[in-house]
Amino acid sequence: MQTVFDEEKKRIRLLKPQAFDPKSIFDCGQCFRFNEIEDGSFEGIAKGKVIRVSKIDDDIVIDNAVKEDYVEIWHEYFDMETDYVGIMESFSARDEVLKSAIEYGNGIRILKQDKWESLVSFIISQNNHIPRIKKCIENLSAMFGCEIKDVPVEFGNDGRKFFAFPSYETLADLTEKDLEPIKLGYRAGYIIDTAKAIAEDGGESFEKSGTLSNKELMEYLLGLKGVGPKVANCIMLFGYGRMDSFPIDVWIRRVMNRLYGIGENDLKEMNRFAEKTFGEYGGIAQQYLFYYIKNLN
DNA sequence: TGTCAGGTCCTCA
DNA sequence: TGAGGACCTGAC
Repeated sequence: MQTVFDEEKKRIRLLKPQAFDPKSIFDCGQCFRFNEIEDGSFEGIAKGKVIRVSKIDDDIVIDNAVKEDYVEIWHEYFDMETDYVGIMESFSARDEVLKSAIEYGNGIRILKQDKWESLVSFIISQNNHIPRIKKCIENLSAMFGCEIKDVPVEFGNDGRKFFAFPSYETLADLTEKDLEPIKLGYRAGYIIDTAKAIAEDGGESFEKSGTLSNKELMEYLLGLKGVGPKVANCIMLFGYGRMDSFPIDVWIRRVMNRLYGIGENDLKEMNRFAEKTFGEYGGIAQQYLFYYIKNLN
């Protein structure tokens, strides 16, 4: 794939990348800070930067980004080194359900997101609606994150400003009362507790957690307040890039039950089935199945 | 007004 | 060890 950089316009053009569809990527529920705008592009914040991602013909255009950003951030963020076409072909060859899901959601990629932001975002996501999750994260950033100034005037033409996600140091100094205006409900306590636990040793354990084995990392995350198996799997997949993680939420339960005939409460069998059928890329399969069943309803 | 939403925590048997 | 209720909030 060729990449063209226009440093003056701060525009990057990926020429005909395979398996890259912004709508599938940003609408499949893996990230909460990108929103579709009138022309079908997606505008959002990641890694402290504001970008706009558009599909023009078969190319992908990233606005407000220069070559240095692409090399240091966006190439990894959009997981450009993974062979999604090969993985999809392999999935389609061995599983008919997944084949249909892939045909439906062609172009999903697993975003390599910040692990702290993923941790808090998925704590907020529990027992919650996506629009409300987005609102909570937006409000949390607006109240306690730094404003991002380097944004073109045509961005946020609804008048909104852009804020980076607040650090754990910042949130560790807050109380539940400070978070009341954000309406996080009982999740506010989880977030404060988790931020304090991470900040306790200056963030050292958390920063090193990326080197842990899957089993160790799961245990570490489950030790944080407000993190159960589903949230831990989401964080491992989206924040740590552990592609074999397979988060089982109510939608995946429905898929497993309706399309694979597994008992809706038989989580053990679902995990066993996912490991056997989807293997090292279980997380990618999960995203296709999630997007498929959610839009099938 | 009641139910539900991409769960987790806590209690109790 | 696992089942079941409580939990914030807001859209429908």
